[in-house]
Amino acid sequence: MACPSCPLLPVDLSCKSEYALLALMELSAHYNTGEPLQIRQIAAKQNIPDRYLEQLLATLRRAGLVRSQRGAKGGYLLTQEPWKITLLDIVNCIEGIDSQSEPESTPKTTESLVVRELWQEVRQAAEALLQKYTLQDLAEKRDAKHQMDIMYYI
Amino acid sequence: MACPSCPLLPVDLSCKSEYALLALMELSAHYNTGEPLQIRQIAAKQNIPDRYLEQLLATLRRAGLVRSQRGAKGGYLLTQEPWKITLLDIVNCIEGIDSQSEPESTPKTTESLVVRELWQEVRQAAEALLQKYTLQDLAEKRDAKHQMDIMYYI
DNA sequence: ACAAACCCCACTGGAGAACCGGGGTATACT
DNA sequence: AGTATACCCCGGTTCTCCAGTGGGGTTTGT
Repeated sequence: MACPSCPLLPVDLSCKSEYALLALMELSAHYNTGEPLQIRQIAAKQNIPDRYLEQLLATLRRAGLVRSQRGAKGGYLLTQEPWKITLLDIVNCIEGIDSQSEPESTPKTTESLVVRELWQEVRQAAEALLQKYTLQDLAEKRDAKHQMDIMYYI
Repeated sequence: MACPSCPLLPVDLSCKSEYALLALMELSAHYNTGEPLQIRQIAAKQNIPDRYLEQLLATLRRAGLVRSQRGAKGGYLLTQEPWKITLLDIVNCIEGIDSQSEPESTPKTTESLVVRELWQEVRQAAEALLQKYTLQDLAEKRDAKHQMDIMYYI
């Protein structure tokens, strides 16, 4: 029968997406310098396996979220300002938004349609949240956390 | 390194969950009769592979959402009224809410904590929706759809 | 007794996640 | 020009889970 609904809802926010977000947060932090950041540096700071991160950055590059500079002194840069990149952009890109809604030969029951609509509603609620936040917002939350740490230290 | 975040967010509403919801909708429809429904009948109506459905119903039984009657004239029944069973109950049960929040040796960066909190927020938004709806609500939506079909037919 | 139903265990095939490794290519610096 | 530094691409590996199948055992109504 082949899973009838899977293509519709890949709403699993996995390790891959987390790595991507962490990497892009690093790039955000360096955005104003205009200098590229290397995979190694990002991987080291966020302790991500570098060879794996390479693949994720390649995906982000193909989607146009980052651009790369080859050769010595190369690395990665954001293509847009941090407040223009939503988390939904990132997750959709990395989680591979295939969304092939084929009619599918199986004759849908009324019940399955009802369930699908419910599924859609849930997914949209999640996506709405992800679309509200940008890399900038994440950076601000991080800074707030850092301030908290300093307060505790004193 | 082993995926650090995966255990925390299995928010993928897969085929399994859909099958479970469809089966429970059938049981809801028969709830007032007090008679058990057989796997075969449910599977036929919702065209679900029956041997697979068996496993899902076993999981639901172990979680106490349905009870089973063995032997001839046996089958499955809901243990509670349809309006007392939320969709979150079902999805959590079927999607295996392991949620082992292990401290994990990897020293978390501030950034990863920020991302985790964001993840939590998204998951809670989804769960809030699923908790709002009960099997009763799904049944009502289905009935509304049936009414629509009749209207179109005329 | 017998058949109808559930019960349990195990297995397969495929997909995807999370990696690792090797060799190629562009670029900066000397 | 040459070399080290980075990205680039392609492949393989291990693991887990999903979706589905199969076989044999147990309970129960007639």
